[in-house]
Amino acid sequence: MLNALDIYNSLNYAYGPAVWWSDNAYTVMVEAILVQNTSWSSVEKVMQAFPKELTPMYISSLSDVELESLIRPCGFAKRKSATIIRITNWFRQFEYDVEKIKSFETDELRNRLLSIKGIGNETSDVISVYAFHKPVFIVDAYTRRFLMKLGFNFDTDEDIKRFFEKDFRKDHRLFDWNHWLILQHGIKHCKKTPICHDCIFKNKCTSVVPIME
DNA sequence: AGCCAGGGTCTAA
DNA sequence: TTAGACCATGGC
Repeated sequence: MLNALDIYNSLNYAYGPAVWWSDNAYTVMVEAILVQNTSWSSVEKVMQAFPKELTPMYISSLSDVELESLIRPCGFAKRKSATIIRITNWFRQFEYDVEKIKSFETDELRNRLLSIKGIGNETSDVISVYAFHKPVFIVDAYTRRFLMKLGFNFDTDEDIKRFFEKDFRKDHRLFDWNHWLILQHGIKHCKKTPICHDCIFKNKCTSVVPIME
């Protein structure tokens, strides 16, 4: 059976090098919320309607209705706008100082993010990695499907996280890249279809049978 | 036409 | 504590 580093190396060889998300922590936070159960193309459309350099001050200057209207293409506009406002207020508690937030321990930051309504497991982890450079493995729908197709049978997302975090050195870039690589692979090969098109894991990938979610 | 998209909350048992 | 309904919009 493949181990975590085998998987990473295979993906990196096939799809690397990974692309950095954004070096603007606030942009990452907003996009992480917008992309919930939504395609990236919709997120890009919304981001283009925002100023090039997105700031908490700009978002705060909008009325609820204006923000909802701007993000409508991403769906769930009422909830997502409320969540964006909540995380903006949360960010203001730290004077918009990324370094202050980075100084939290990984679990502490995770709990603080999860306490914001509208931020769940995945969004919390995405923000931890891409905005605040914490070494956290991100589990999303693609990751679950991908691992299932490779023949793994994890009970919980926590088991998946442990599987990778055990073998990865605590460098946020590894987690960042790995997540991006799995996504690239997933877009090509691990959609919700029973058929797996010829992929780099050929003989290890068992996904010619229907996928149980 | 109908399914799917890098989810999260709430509720019922 | 876990499964399922529900949420909105756009793309194919």
